[in-house]
Amino acid sequence: AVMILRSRFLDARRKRRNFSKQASEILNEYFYSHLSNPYPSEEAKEELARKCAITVSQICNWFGNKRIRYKKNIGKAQEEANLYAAKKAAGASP
Amino acid sequence: PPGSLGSMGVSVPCGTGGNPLEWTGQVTVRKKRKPYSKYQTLELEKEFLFNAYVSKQKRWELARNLNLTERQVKIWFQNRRMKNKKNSQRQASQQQNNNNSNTN
DNA sequence: GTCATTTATCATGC
DNA sequence: GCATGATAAATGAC
Repeated sequence: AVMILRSRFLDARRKRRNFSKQASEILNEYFYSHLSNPYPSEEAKEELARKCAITVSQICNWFGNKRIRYKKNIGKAQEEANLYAAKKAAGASP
Repeated sequence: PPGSLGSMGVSVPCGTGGNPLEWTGQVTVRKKRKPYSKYQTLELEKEFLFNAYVSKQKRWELARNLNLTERQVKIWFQNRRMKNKKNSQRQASQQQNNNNSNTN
């Protein structure tokens, strides 16, 4: 009579929702503009959480998944990196 | 046993400098994550209900009965306590939201 | 001991 | 059918 089938309710994986387009944009911009050290501080996490309208834990999940999945795709296409690198350059030098 | 907890502050493993993409390097060879069986998890959860902190004696028994190492049992309880804390904080936040929406 | 992580796995969205 | 967010083992810093 323990953990009574947690596989049914009480598991956030069951009710997973994709983040909004704006949130993903903000997170990716931060990630690729801090590619040399994509480990946001606690303060940065809270600000990102506020701007993306999600929790700090979700910020941690996103960066954790992003780092490992970026690492696994090094050497492959990775056009997403070029996309945000170009976007950053466009904003910096008009 | 968890009584003393002053100002926290734990840094990240491998806080390397500004070298480009140095963080992508593997730090250590780590054992592959292997999910525990339903029975193993259930027995660990039952013991966790009694006490979140397991004694050395109990840890040894659990390790032997569940065919796990004492290190695995120790780490399981550590992770389980973190999960508990996270859930408590989540519920506290939701309660706060309910109170705010009622008064406003 | 806590706790931010890494990694594989899970469950879902589409 | 993979992309994606959340969780479960495992490590390391302190």
